[in-house]
Amino acid sequence: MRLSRYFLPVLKETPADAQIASHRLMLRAGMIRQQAAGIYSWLPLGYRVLRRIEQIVHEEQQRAGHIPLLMPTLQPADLWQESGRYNAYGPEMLRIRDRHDRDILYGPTNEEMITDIFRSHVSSYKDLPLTLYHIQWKFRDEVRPRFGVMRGREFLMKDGYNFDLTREDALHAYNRHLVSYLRTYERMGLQAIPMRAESGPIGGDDTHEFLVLADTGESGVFYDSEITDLRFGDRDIDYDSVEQCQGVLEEFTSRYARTDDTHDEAVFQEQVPEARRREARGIEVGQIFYFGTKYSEPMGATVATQGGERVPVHMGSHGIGVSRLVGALIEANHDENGIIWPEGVTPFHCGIVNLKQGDAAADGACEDLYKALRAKGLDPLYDDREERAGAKFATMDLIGLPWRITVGPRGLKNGVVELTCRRTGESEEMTPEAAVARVAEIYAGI
RNA sequence: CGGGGCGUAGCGCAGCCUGGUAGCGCGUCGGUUUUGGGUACCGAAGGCCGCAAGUUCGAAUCUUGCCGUCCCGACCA
Repeated sequence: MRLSRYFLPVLKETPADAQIASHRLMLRAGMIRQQAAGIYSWLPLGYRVLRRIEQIVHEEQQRAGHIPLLMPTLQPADLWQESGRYNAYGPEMLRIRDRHDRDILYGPTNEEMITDIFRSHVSSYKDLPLTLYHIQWKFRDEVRPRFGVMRGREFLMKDGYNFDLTREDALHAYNRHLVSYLRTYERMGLQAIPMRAESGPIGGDDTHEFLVLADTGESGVFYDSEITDLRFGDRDIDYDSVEQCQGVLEEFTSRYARTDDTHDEAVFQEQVPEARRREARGIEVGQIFYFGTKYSEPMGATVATQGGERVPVHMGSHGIGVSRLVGALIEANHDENGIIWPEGVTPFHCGIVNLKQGDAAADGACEDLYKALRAKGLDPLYDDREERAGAKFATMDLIGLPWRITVGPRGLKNGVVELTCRRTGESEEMTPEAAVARVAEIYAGI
């Protein structure tokens, strides 16, 4: 993309309403525009990041064998009356009345609807196990939205639902989700720690939240410092293997790690040596639940067993806060100059800064770089504006592309351009061809 | 939902107390200049001063109500 033809409304000054780094930077980098309290438009740059995160979630869900579908944002109230949650949910649920005076609602979650879909099409144990998911906008009418997209009212979320014949099968689904979530977050360049959590209004017997450590997190967390050394890495997991999934779960959840909701100081002190006890704050970016027959029983989601008996299915639900992750990623990856995107989610793979627009050598070298990078399947952002070098650098730093190729007449005289890493600030001079090769190599494994 | 702010140009703000021609900086547009970390100068455009009612000869300014929005707390992914 050529910046002169793109839409990137960056702000020099910080909007007064933004309090935390991610919100401030998303506004300044022209990623979002607030339309109402907790409701945002996603401008092109922000939309690119959102879509990349969404894409990673899709890929990892399907790798784990889960099946995508798409349910509507608006739901009829009667499904919720059936489950008993229409009255239980409270004012957080946005309730609307249509022209025929029918009660509908903007879905805060989809357990009822997915259960309805399941019960009308599945009736045999032979169709199990089944895990369906979608990535869809939700609405929760928070009393006090804040922190930009981290706690908006409208938010994009992946929510998935597993249907299993037995409790054991459902617990495997739970474990499988935990494993796939670890892998999902790691691909985004995030460490998200599974922590034992309260079940909240979704309800359930077993639940873990995934938290990204950040000072601006909404939850207090307590954990064994050894847990931050764990890496999922690129291990090859058979998602159908009960043992393998169970093993990963044990590895990642055996050490003490809890949010303040479930924190038990006595247990913490007993299980964790003092030197390894950590107290910090975290941003919740996902949660997994096992809730058994909580919805299948009242809503009649049953299947016939081998013996012909009809039994309610065992279910769980699992969420990843896709839009919230954009904010969480920035909270975990920024400095005083702006955002620093991990390679896995960056809106553009690298930036090209032309220090002297209009200089034949510089313009030509930039065009060549631009084409060469694209030929490698990369997506560069070429700053071809008639701006001073300082302004271009400041913009690049702000929007946080992990790599920058700087091209100027001075370097070109020696046949070199400069490749700079946004995170470390280190830069190296090399030929344009070498820079293209290096950037391509960096992204080859991502 | 309790407590406290704030709504004036795209953004950041002053003016309000003490009523009388709506301002500044950034950005934008035109020009000159400059060109390796937000360059300098000249010029220009851009406002129902959140909305409504009231007081007044006269309201951005005072009063009342409403709306929006932000912060702290409670709540929440």
